[in-house]
Amino acid sequence: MTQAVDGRVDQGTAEHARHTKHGEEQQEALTRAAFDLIAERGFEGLRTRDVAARAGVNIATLHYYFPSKEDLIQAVLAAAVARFRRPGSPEAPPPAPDPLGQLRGFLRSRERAMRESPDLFAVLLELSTRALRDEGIRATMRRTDEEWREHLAGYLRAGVEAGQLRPDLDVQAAAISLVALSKGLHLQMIMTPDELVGERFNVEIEQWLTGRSETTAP
Amino acid sequence: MTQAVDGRVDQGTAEHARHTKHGEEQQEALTRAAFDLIAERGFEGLRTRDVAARAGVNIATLHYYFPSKEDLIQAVLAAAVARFRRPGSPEAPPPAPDPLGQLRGFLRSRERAMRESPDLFAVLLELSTRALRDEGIRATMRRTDEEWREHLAGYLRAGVEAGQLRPDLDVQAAAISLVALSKGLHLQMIMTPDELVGERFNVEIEQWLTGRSETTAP
Amino acid sequence: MTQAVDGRVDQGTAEHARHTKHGEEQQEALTRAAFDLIAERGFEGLRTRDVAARAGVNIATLHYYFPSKEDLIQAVLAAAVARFRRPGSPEAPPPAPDPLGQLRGFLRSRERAMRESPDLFAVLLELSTRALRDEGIRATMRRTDEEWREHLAGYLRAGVEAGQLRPDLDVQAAAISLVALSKGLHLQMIMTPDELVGERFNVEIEQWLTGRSETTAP
Amino acid sequence: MTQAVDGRVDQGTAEHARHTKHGEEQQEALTRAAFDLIAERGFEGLRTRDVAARAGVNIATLHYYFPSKEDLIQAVLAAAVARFRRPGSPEAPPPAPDPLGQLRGFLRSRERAMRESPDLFAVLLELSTRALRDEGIRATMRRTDEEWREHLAGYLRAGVEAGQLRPDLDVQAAAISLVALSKGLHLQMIMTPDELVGERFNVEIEQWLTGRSETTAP
DNA sequence: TATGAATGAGCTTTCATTCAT
DNA sequence: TATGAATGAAAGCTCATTCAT
Repeated sequence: MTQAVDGRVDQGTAEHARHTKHGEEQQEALTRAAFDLIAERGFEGLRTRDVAARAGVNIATLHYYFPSKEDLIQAVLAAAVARFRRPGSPEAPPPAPDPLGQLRGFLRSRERAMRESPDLFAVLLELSTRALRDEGIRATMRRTDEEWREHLAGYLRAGVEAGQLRPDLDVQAAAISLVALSKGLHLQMIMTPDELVGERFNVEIEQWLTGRSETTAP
Repeated sequence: MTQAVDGRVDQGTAEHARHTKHGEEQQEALTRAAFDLIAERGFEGLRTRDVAARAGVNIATLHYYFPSKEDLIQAVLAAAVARFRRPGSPEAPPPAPDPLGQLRGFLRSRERAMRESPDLFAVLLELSTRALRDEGIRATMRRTDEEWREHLAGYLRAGVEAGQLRPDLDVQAAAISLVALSKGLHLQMIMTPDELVGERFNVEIEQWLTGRSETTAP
Repeated sequence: MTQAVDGRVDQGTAEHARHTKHGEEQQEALTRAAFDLIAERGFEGLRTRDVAARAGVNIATLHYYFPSKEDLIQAVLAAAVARFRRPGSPEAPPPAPDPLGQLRGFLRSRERAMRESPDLFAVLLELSTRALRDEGIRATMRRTDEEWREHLAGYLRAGVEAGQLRPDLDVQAAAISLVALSKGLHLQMIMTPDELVGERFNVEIEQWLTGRSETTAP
Repeated sequence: MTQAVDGRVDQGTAEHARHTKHGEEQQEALTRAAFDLIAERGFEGLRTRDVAARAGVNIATLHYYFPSKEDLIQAVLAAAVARFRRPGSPEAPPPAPDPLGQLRGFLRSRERAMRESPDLFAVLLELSTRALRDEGIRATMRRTDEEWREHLAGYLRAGVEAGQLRPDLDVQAAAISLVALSKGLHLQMIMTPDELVGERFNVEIEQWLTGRSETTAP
């Protein structure tokens, strides 16, 4: 498992054997196949043979690109967190003109992402569970969490400064809460996929953040 | 696997081969051993041989009580959700004199539970992940979710009626949000166990639910 | 396995633990259950647990009456060969007034038995196959073979003496051939159950034994 | 298991994983090892581990070539029936100048084959017994039976036309009888291997088929 | 760069048998 | 006489990994 001392995972996956264009494509195809199979069957049901078969290559070829199963999983981890980072991707938060609008868009976009990319969230949940026991995964995911938090904290701070949000808002606590809330909603969506409609939450969340009900706008 | 047609799992654990008091104890010992091993290594690393060894019995004895690994997992599921239901258990919601007090105690007690019983929450997270692909687990956990939600909704409704909470509070949305928030905090606690101190969240949550900041007394 | 030095199997099965009426009934029920299961699934699929279950007793009870699986099989062997010996049973050859009539009835009755008691013949085939490697079974079945041969040789000798059969008939060879023929027809009946109608064989066999075609009777 | 809809088994043995010459040899070595072990211990005593060990390969290698034990058994079945089909093999019917000579050679060659290749006949008996419960095996063996019958019927028809055999001979019935007789003699040979000397049968069979005793020349 | 073949170690499950009660 | 509980020893099968080509 290629893993640096600080717990950060080498984002480019295995450094060896990635010199030609074709090789890179093979690696991507394998990572995608692994991603899909984790989404379908979880880590519990992930078999390197199935990954190779889905990518259309021999099992030995998989091990040529990813010396061990762990290396393959690291590549999936990197691919999964990258999808959150890529601006403009369906999972990234949408642009908005003002802080409150950005916050309004936040949960809305998260809920849409959960519905449109259930595979990504399934894989992230699998990774979160594995993070319980894998320091490498934990470190990588922690960074993603922090980025989200900082992102939201930026909105929140701007909203407070612009007078759109409560002046006594604990920005850090609110940012953490919002990330937690969106994660928790995913877990609940697994159990009751039809029951959860996001709009009502947004009303309540705005009430909380602004200190006044939405309808009582000036 | 004893499972009714509506997908609900027989809450009383497997009925198979539990004729004597001794047999019941063995079954419990095996369930506990499986629980511990899931907490330690996840479903991915759960081996029936290890469960038997930890319970101090032969592997064939395990299969005498639990015909298949799945049956054992069902028993663990039942045992895990039961811990939330048993009143007075460290994981059950604490009693409180008034609605606001109960709500104040909610996240506080959840956070404490997460810190004091990390195993239970680890197992629940494993089960949640498995619920992605297992309708039986999904159904059982959905019921637990619903109980929590109804519980909280009761507090919230009482709080609104007593004038302790905002009159325009969307009780259902708030109940769902609180459950989601507590679940999401667990996921974040996995990544950053030391950073999350609950008290700040409680201040914000009360602000949200009451419509006024705690410190700003009239 | 209770087995005498000369290879003969103790016909009464295990001598121990058979003192009361009830005990004998249990033993018979278990033997019958084993017989039925061998007919259904063969020795390859015979499980003592299934035998006990079908007889409605605990597996430990089976071992009380039959200390080992081999002992149970010996009991089934004894029961199977007994059915051929019991006069008047559907598997025993029918009485007839004269030698030729007796011979005429022979294959006819064998064919009927194969159709009416497929289980018995299935078990006998299983036993024949096991006889390849089990001297005890071989010895017991050899005795049954010899009885049939002697039986038929008696008919044949009487037929020759009465002038009904060819005077130069090799009685021993004919007796052996008839037994072989009936066994071989069973094997063929397994493959093509509908194709084999016995009457045409009888015509040919009489031609052979009498030296003249049936239709050319004086 | 490669098996067509009509129940016939793919005669060319398992198609799975036989890409190189070496692979083909391994497959044959495994099939031979399985054949030998079935002859020695029967299906009841057939263990994949033992087959692999006898072929000198790892158990996983066996499963590389034969995904399941059933597939291996299918290969043994195909190999066994092939030995009767290969002209010139010790088990194939011998060539002869005239119909009567061919018939004379038939049982003689069968008896010799039974004595020289007891393993082959043991395996065929095991397969016949399994055919009781396995439609695939039944279908394959039925075809072998039919080939023998047609073979013999050809001889018989030619013999009748050449005036060597009785003109009123029921050719079909006689062909079936001869196959049955040879099968039955094998079963008897299991019980009494020394007693059965074939020549006497042949005298009787010629008497039957020709309508005159061999010694009684016109 | 890619693969067919091979394997050590291990997995869940089975089974005949035993024994205390 | 009968049984619930327990087990040693497999059995069929799987899986990540290796290696010669």
